[in-house]
Amino acid sequence: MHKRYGPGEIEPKWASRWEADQLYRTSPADERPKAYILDFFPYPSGDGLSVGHCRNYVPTDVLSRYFRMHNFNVLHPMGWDAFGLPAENAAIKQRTNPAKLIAQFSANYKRQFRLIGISFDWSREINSSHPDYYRWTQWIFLQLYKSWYDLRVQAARPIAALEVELAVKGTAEIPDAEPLTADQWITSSVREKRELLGKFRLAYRAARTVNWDPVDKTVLANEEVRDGRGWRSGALVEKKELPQWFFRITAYADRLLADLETIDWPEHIKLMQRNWIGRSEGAEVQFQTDAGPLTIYTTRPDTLWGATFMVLSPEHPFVTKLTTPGQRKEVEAYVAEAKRKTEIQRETEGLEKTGVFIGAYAVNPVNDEQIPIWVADYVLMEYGSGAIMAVPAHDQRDFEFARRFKLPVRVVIQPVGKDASPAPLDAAHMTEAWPGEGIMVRSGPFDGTSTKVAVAQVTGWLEETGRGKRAVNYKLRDWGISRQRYWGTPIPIVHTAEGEVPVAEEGLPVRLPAVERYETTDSGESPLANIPEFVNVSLPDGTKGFRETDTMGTFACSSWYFLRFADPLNSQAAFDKKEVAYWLPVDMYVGGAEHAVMHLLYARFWTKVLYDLGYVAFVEPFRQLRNQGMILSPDGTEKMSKSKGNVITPDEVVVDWGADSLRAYEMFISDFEQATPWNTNGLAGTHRWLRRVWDLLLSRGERTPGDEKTEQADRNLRRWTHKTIKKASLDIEGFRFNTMISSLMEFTNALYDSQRQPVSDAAFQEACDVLLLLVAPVAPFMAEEIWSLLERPYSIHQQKWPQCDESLAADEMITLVLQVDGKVRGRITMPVDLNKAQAETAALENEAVQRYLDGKPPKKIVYVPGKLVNVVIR
RNA sequence: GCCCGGGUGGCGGAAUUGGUAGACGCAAAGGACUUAAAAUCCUUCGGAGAGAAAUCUCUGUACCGGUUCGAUUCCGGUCCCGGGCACCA
Repeated sequence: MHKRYGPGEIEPKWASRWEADQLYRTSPADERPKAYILDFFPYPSGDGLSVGHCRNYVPTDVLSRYFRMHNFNVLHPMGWDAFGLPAENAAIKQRTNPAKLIAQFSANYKRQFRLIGISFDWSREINSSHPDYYRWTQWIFLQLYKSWYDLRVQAARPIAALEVELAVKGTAEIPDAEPLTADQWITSSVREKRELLGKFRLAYRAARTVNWDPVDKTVLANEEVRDGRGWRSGALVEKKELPQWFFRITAYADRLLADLETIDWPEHIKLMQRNWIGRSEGAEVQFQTDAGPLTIYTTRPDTLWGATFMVLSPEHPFVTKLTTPGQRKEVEAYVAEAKRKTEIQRETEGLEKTGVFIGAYAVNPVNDEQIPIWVADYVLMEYGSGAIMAVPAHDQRDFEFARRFKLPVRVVIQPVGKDASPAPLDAAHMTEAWPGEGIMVRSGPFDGTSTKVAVAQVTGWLEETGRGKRAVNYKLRDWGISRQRYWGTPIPIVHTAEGEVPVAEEGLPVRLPAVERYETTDSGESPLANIPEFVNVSLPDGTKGFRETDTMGTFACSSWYFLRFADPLNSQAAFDKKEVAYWLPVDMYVGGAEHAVMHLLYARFWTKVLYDLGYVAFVEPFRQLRNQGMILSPDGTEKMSKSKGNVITPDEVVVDWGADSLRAYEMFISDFEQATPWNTNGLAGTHRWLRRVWDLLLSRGERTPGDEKTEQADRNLRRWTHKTIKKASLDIEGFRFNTMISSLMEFTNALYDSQRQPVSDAAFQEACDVLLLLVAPVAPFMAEEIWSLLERPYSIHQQKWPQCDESLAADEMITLVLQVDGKVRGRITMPVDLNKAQAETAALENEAVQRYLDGKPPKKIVYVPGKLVNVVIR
């Protein structure tokens, strides 16, 4: 009798052996096809991994093992997104250094990964808080700093090329640039030149109203603010005016949008990115005022005739310019109040519209009508031009405002045609009782059939007559990266009397100094500002300066780590171009949907910049993306979280059931992308299955062998075998891990059945070998142990994945379903190659079908080849 | 409010182009083995009804309606759950 399945004994043994042999070490670029399978860069925390985290690590590991068995060169690495607030805050609390905590936390993660048999190549481990890594994060920052986006070629170019052009032609040929002649450029001071170039650089510093997190005492990117709260601290975000570093991601808005079409990502993630980028097409139109032309942006130029007032955002420069003396007091009070309000206050006040008339008027360019100008906080300075024409009949917000302040409402009838009538949306508005009323019919030239046509026609007319021009707007804002914290990548910039100067590439890394205290000052300065040795520097030419003391947010680190994995030990460059050309793009990228608009957008942006600058040859970093569903608490009502005390760790599951059972259960629990509750009972099922596989494979020879008369049974078993190979392969590649496990379970059951009805040794041995190889990626420890007990040459994880022989997998017989009026009335077994006539005859001859026919001829017979016959009587 | 997902037995979930609903597993019940228990193995397992029985009938995929020979799948409407966005002109 063979020994009993004991995961506790075999798992640590093989983990050590694999580690000692470096079994999963990845080779450098070679002739083989490659597969780069990557999990999202984790943030190591003191809590360690939960069974929820394992939901993505197990399937990517199975996929990696599967590709290795197909002789792919597989890159499956792991590293630590180590900078950032959690470690820093924990370090402040524990009065220790965050680097020490990261070392401790990541060691624990590594132990857990080893425990559950994840086949990472640890020789490529990277740590984003190590100078060997952040040196290159700083290097990429400098590449952005030294580049600008040339709209004429739709690509980033060296800033040096811009300097040459400015000296020759000024900004004459540069789209959307402020006018500047070559002479003006040449005669500018060094400082002025630097400031001017800052308006072009892809990395630039600018004073902005920023999201200030009063708990973490740092600035947050828009993407890091959820419901007006910091995404980590949960604190209400305040507005603050500070000079900040930004990356000009908005320059890439169009490409970020367009290239979504080329990648295999979940549709909802692409949609979230599209919405976040928020491209809209419309027109800019000028309204005359006493302070000059006031530009507004609208997506509905066809409703210009319905504008009854204008609204400026409180920050708009025209507010001070145009406000009449009589209104000044009221307007100033309103603007001051608006400035003070935080996002969340505005939200809690509801969407009740507020605003003040500024006493001035603007002239509508389409009909020369004078309409009043108001200031209101529902118009945002950051979007469009910060000013709108209000068309209450065709815009819900304008309508609410008009009602509140008793302003006139005027409907624009859709283009005049045979049936002039308001569009459906407008009809709904018209049922309201109007405070003012009027219908203005657009005339003559704008006849058409739809809003869409009218918009296009009116826009064309505005351009021809010089009243306005076509314009595109985005919701996307530039990416703010400044953090007033210690634990991040230092920004490699020195401030001098003559403006900012980048640190020379040879001078990298700018190292984080050792500090004792990590608290930030309430004034918003980084603790680095308190370290004179760090702050005060002399440049090579002797100039004195101060280092930039803000550090980069961690999304900078994670925007290029997938490139570093291709060549993680390189000390001469961020990465070797050849290695990156071989390994990238990532073939399969797996992680949570919460990064849909943060990391996943930033990483795409950096990749495009590096492409423009010639460092990489691809424009999208992640060819395929999959999001795992969340593992919920056992009762299915809440997420697993430390604060709720419902976290289940892989450690406790491994003690009870073994790592292989955990792995199989993680795969089996439900569809990969679906959220599902954890059920500890379910582990009994996968554990029982693995034990059945163990017993089956190790008790070979304890069965009754077949003889020559077992041909049919052999064929049936071989069909099972080859169908299972096919199904398991397709399921793994299609991320259907749950049905992959169930088909292996079915195959196991079939093998037990065939132990009872004799089959030949050859067919049985083949089936057993196939089962073992198919199980290997799922249960690597058990498979290796069985392989070794069967005295096969180490290691099973270097064997070839079995091949499906289609001719053996093909069915001989099929079940033909017999329906009468669409209801199943019988099933018969027929040869697989039956034709329509044979199927119909068989159906009509069937006893059950005849009972329903009752001697009458059928009205119609539907035959679905190889599946069913439906006899229609009604 | 708008935009995405999702709703299938007691539970987790299958059903790959409109074609056998409930694969696989858990739990439960009954039985075998055992001094006993555990483990293991066998059987049953959506609901209702008929039959001595093999079996048969009706019904059933959140709800209402439609298209179709045939709908978990497609269309229209409603409800519930989860996620995202939220004055973006």
